[in-house]
Amino acid sequence: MSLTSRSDQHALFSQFALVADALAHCHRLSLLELLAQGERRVEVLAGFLGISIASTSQHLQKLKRAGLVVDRPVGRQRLYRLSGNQVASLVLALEKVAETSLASVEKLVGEQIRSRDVEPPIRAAELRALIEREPVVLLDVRPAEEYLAGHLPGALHLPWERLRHEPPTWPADSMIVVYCRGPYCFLALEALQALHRQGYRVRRLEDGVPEWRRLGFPVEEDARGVA
Amino acid sequence: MSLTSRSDQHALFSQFALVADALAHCHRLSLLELLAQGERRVEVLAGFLGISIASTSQHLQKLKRAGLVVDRPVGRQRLYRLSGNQVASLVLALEKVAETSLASVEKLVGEQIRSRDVEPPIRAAELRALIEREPVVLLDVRPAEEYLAGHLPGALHLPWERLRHEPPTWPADSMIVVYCRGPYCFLALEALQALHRQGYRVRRLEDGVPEWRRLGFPVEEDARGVA
DNA sequence: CCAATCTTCAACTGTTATATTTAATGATAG
DNA sequence: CTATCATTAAATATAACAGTTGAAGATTGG
Repeated sequence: MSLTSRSDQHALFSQFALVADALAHCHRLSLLELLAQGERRVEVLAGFLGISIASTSQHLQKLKRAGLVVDRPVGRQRLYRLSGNQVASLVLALEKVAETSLASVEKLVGEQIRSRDVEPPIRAAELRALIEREPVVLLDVRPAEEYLAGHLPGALHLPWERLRHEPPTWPADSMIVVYCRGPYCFLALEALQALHRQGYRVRRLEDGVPEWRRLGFPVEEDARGVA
Repeated sequence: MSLTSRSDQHALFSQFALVADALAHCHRLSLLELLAQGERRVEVLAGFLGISIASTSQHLQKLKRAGLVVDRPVGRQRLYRLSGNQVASLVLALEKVAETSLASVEKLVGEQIRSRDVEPPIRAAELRALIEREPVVLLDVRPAEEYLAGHLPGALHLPWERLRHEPPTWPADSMIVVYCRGPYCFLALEALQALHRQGYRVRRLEDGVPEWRRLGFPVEEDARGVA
């Protein structure tokens, strides 16, 4: 009986290891970050990652075998999405542990992210309070599909690709909060720096829509505010 | 600039993947479960896993490189421990996701664990409430070192190895709650079944001491109650 | 039904990794 | 200096990985 216990535990933990193994590749982590924003097709995901469609499909299937994503056929294409909200939380937990206990990550994050924030990023809860106190321009710089799949209430949509070429003209004293996919997405950082150079008062929201949702805050899914 | 962003993201996510990779082996998950109970020496850990000391040492170093464990020399031996409480939480989150989204895990857990619970296991918060209402015999069936490193307040220590050979003699109507390392540790299940066969009213606490601690509940670190 | 589109599969390359054991080496305490 | 405990090295065996290209499946629109 104690013998079966040991092998049972072995079998169980091997399954857990399978899930961890699915997380153990930078492209698959990128895929999960993208899918946390909403459903996407294989071809589009391949485009974001800059690798072949076949390779992307194989990564997706590894994630699927680990139960982290599910797919459904729509027309002649196939849409992938996270199998649940806990998946996005798991990835965030992984990244948080890496950041606090791996010096190399701490260094990378410091160099690439913290040094580019003109002031410390704002967290979801703080933002909710800030909105009550003063008018804030909320800026979503993700691609259109992700904005449409859900964005912060009242957020304007100005994807980084457009913002980059057509600088906005708001009243100079506007308070702007810009956000993208999450704490490790670089889109908001680019926008932040561009707007800062133009003299705007601008801060970055550290969290993305998935985390905002997880906290139980309201999300808008229509297209109001598209620039 | 957008080019550096992509390679920066790549570098960052590769580091995250390194942490996931450290989690991706059943022996290393077992090690983390053991270390979540407290500091341990390499030789002892090897004994629990049933593998060689050298192999155990190598697994520990992979965990160390990923920042999940730290070590300190004590005399001529070396004690390993988790690098922080978030590590145990991360492992639990991983296991939870696996359980809810992998059918094979769901099946294993159902067969090996849920079917052996005579009634649904109790959670930490419920147990706290239960203790207020009626007298409960709290039973810690982990090895002595783990009990000494921290146990539930007032818990008796009766390791499974002893319980197995010397059945206890309590008043027959005692309410007993037995616990071990966590939701996927088999020690408490063995004890549960043994006590149930002897006619006791007995339930299993699903959480272990690490989770109990995480919830901010008090933990006893002295040796009161050793049988 | 045919042709176009999107995805998966199969085959292949090249590279790299893994876990494990035994034995040697290091380090520390007594 | 010796006994103890841990790390490292060497070696083996096994296998896995990611990525590409090109063919095969599946589904829709005409």
